[in-house]
Amino acid sequence: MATAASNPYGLLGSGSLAHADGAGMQQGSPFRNPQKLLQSEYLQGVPGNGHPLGHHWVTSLSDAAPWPSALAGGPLEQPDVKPGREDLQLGALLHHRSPHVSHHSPHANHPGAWGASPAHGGSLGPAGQPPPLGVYPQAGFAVGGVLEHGGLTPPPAAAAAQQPPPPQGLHPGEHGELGGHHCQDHSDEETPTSDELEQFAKQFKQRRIKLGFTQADVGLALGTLYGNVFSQTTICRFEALQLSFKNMCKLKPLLNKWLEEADSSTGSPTSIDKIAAQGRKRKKRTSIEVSVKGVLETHFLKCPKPAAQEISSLADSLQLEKEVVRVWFCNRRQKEKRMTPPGEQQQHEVYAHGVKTDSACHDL
DNA sequence: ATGCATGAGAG
DNA sequence: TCTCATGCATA
Repeated sequence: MATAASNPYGLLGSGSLAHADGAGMQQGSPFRNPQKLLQSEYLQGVPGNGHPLGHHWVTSLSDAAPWPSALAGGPLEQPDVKPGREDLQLGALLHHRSPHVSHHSPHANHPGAWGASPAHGGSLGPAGQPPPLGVYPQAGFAVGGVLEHGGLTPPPAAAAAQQPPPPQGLHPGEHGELGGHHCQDHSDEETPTSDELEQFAKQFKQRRIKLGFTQADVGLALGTLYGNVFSQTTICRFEALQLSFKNMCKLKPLLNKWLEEADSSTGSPTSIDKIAAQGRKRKKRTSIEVSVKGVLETHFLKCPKPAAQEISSLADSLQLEKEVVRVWFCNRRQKEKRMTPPGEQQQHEVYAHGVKTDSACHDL
């Protein structure tokens, strides 16, 4: 049921078509320096996109074009230099190096969500590929001991302010000494800390660019390599630490492997399989006016979790569909949970968010 | 790079 | 319904 096959629509587009999209618009990014705030939630199943191949793509638009062509011939080429990609597009190395992913901590992972964390046990492998991602419990996350990685570093303030969330369930082997030390060590196996994630993300981005790959390339490569295709968006968010802590942990090993493959396979065979997109009937993106957004923001501050009825009236007064408003709040809440929080709290002390303000706000 | 959207899974 | 992971489409 979880599999992508029983939907009226073509089900999710596992295939992030590589046509015109991310092909070349992510180079000069003055990415902000995030502070690490973390959160940890329960593990969720892998995306329903199994193998990209074997789908019924209705749209025949962007098929075929292998990366090199697409990139080189594409309208928008990225200024970035692509060191002889023609012959090494890291495509699918049909041979994976390690048969095992080394990670999965010996100790149990605690839900550790500061909010809701219904340990959800459904890690489904819909497409039949065993998600290597088991559980990535956060070992010592966000210890106070911040670090300065060599160059770009988070504001000191942020540094100190990052270990608020889960003082609740502690891992067995650990106890909750967040300001002391953490027992995790290598950034490879075991659970990474927020710092490590941040650092890895930075490093990853650098290498990626160095190697001349776009975020979209990486996303596709992950699909060919490990079966999980990701979009440019996801890679981008990973690099920018705009994912939840848990999600970051999940993706890290994959990206790490890709990195290794990428710079070690400079000349290996490639068999690119393009994945086409299927016809999805996606709702046109509603563009919410700034003024309206302002109103929504205001409401969000008062009540991040409005009741259905409130949403209705709000939607009504704003002349928006209720669904749009509902989704807006959902997205807004999600944003609040990312490692790099939205808005000004970027470099503030931590904003208390471990406490759920789920009290219905009756104020309208 | 990000806003709005979809869908699975859990309540 | 919400959360969460994820992505199309867009700025």
